[in-house]
This record gives sequence, C-alpha cells and structure tokens, in this order.
Amino acid sequence: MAAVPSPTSSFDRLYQTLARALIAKLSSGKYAVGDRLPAERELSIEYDVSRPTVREAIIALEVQGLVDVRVGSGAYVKRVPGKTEIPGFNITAFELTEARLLFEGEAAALAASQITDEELNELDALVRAIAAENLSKGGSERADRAFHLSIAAATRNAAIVNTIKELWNLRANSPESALLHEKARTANIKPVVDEHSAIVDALRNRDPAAARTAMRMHLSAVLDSLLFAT
Amino acid sequence: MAAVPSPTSSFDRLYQTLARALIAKLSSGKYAVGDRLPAERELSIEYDVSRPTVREAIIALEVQGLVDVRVGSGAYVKRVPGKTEIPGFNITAFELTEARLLFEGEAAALAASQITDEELNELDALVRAIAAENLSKGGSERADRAFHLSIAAATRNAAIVNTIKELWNLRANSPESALLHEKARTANIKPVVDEHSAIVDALRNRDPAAARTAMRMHLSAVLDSLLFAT
DNA sequence: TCCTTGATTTTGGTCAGACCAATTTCTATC
DNA sequence: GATAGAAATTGGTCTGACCAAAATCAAGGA
Repeated sequence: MAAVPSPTSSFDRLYQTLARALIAKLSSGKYAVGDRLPAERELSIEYDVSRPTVREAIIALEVQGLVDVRVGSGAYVKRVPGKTEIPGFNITAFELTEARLLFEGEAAALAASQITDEELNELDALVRAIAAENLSKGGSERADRAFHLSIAAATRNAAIVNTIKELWNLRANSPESALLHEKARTANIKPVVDEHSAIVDALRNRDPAAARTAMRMHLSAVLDSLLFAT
Repeated sequence: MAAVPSPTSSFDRLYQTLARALIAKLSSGKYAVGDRLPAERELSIEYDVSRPTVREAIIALEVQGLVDVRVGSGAYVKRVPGKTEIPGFNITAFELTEARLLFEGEAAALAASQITDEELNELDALVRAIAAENLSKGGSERADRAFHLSIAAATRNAAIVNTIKELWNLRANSPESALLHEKARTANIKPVVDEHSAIVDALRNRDPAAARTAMRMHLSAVLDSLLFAT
C-alpha cells in the first residue's frame, strides 16, 4: 500500500502531494517512456485518495509534459524527469542554508540602510505570527518565509528579491531538504523567535553590520538544527 | 455569459478548453499580476461547466506558474503570459549588478578558503581568455561568465552555484540589461583584466576578506560603467 | 485456425451534491 | 474607532452517478 506521503508543508494540497509522488515514481525508473500509468481508480485505491484528486494530480503531470492522457485508454509516460530536471534536486539542505546565510546576511545589511517604519511594523507582526505558528501543531512556515521575503523586499532590489525567493523555492522543491526540515520539525525544532526579533532590532537601528550578523547567527543556528536533525 | 468556446479539436477536453480561455483572458490584459480570478463557483456558472472542471483548469494554470492559489481566498495572477514571460523582465541592470556585488562577493570569500591549485590555474586561463575576448570584435562574454561561475563552483555549494548561474541567466534574459550592456560594449567598456587578476590573486592567497573586496570592487566598477553607458 | 462482428468491460470525462477547513467580510459591542 | 465573534465566501476533498471512448472478450463464419 503506497499511501500518499504526508504533506511536507502546509502549503501542499493533496493533488500536489500525489503529483510529487507520481513524479518520484517516474524519476525512480519504475516507468519507462510509453508505459501506461495505473488507472485513475487504481491510483485512487492505492493512494487512498478520491478519484478527482487523482485526476488533478495527473493533470499536473500532463501540463508539465510528463504524461499523455488518452481518453478511454489511460495516461502514458511521455517523458521521464531526470534528476537534474527538478531544480534543487541535488542541492542539500546544508548547502541551501549556507547559501542563505551568506546571501540573506547581505540582503539584511542592505535592507538596514533603507528600511521604512512601515516595513519594520510588518516584520514585528510577522515575528508575532512566527511565535503563533510555533504554538500550532501544523508546523506551517508561512510566516517564517514571509519574514525573510519582507526583508528581501526592503532592499528594493528586484534581483535580490528574486534570488531569495528562488532559494526558498529550492528549499520547497528539494526532496532531501524537505525531508531534513520535516525531521527538524518532528524533533520540535522551530524558528527561534528571539533570533527573528534580534534581526528586526538591528534593522530598526539601521545598523547594516548588526543586521548582517543577526541574520547570519539565525541561519547559523538553522544549520546547527539541521545537523541535530540528521 | 462567456460560454466555453467550442473545442478547437476533438482531442480537447473541457478543462483544456477552459484553461485556454482563461489564459486568453490573462493575455488580453483583463487581469494584472496580483489580481484575483473569479471564484470557482463563479467561473463554473459563467462558463457553464462543473466546478471540478474549473478546478482542473485552474490547476493547469497553476502548474504553469500563471496563478497562485490560496486556500479560502482565491486564485491570484502570478504572471501574465506574454511580455513578463521572460524571467527578469522587470529587473534592471543596476539591480542585477548590485545583487551580484553582494552575493558574488560572499561566494568569492567562501571560495578563497578552499580553492584548489587546479581551480586557480583554470581561473588564470580564463583571465587570459577575457583579455583575448577584449581584443576581439565580437564582444563575447563567454570567458567572463565562465570566470565567475568557476569561482562559484569553487565554493563547492550547489545552491551558491545555482544562484549565481541564475543571476547570469537573468542578465542574459533581461532586455533592459542586455541593452545597457550592449551600450557599454559599443562605448568600448570591457571587462577590466586587472580587476579579474586581482580577484585571482586574492583567491591564490586564500584570503577571504581580500577576495570579497576584490570581487566587490570589480562589480562596483561594472556598476559605474553601466552609469557611464546610460 | 484465423478473421470479423457484436457485446461486455474498462478507462477517462464530467457532473451534482455534500461537507470541511481557511479566509474574508460583516455585525455588534465597547 | 477598535475589537471580537459570527456569518459568508472561498478553495479542498469526497461520494456517487452517468456518459463517451477504447480495450477486451466471446461467438460465429469463412
């Protein structure tokens, strides 16, 4: 019984989780180009989801050109994703966090010199939201992500925003990264609110060096937590 | 009443027909990035199709990165097909170079602590290739790009490599950036070989701070040259 | 034995309706 | 005007039904 893996983040909907599982099957060599996937009804039973959900997942694969759906016949493999085709597939959680440490540190330093009071208030609210997320069972990282992207936005540089957003996307897309972060969450390691507050304090003081240091310390702690979760 | 256009081919399924109609709406300017599409139930009535069919069409758009679906809220336009389809369309050459200054500086610092003699020799060869490019009429930047990506590779961090590669891709894809760099080239502003040599020297000395400074000075000079070319 | 035809089964496509969770909007109170 | 709670709206998933297209099977004829 290949039950659908539990969602790796609260952003995931069931169809996405199933699509991901099916893509993993394609990648693993279970199917070759031309093979027919199991029928919708079969997949529905196998993964213990409803048939419309299966349909949605198959459509996600179809739109990405991975399968070719023939009415009355089935879904046929059109292209097998290679490992290198999934951005971030080969990037470890350590590498990702190390890169974020270096790059987000610089973004925080740049943001410190031009951040508005409005942006600081928004960050305060997000710190409170992170604290609230820490108390909830779901393990959502929505506020944490928004926090970091708000700092990037305060740089007022679209290339920096794009880069940091891409790093977060890599994090979301990397199976290895997702697994490690999931382990960290089940080990009850959550974003440390004090570290986030310290970043906001440094930004509020318009101190680039302090902002850089605070962000680096925060992400260095994330690195440590990943080690602990390994 | 915007009934779904009749299928354009017997292969078309309803969800595809509807997805196509929605994409046409996006392309026509009816919606801007950030706008919310009508609710599923509304679209179901408007197009006289079932709600699951609407969902399937929205998923097709979502997987293509055209919309962002938020549970309980709606489907928001993330990207309008057409002019913004090229990543980096709205990123200026200044923003890009500023981001590179911050990020490639850090990559150079990290590379300095672990670069091999082999990698240094490769960088020497690339500096010579940059000098040769400067003498040629074509204005190729192949060696310049390879130089920067080699330094990124010396960090031995796939996330950093990916990020710097993306920044170079943004540069290649951005029309505004291409235009400015073209202006710089016609003004006979070329990569300064001494600046590249200075970066390699700092790396050869395994001096992270010097490497960071050398890379930042180089990219700061690129920023100045863009100003001159404006 | 092989081929053809028709019946049956399987497959995907779409629909209707129900219920739940998340978010937004509205209303009442202070 | 601000806040809290209720109501409404939104997307998410499910069950069940029926239809069209395709595949498979069985029977009959050459």
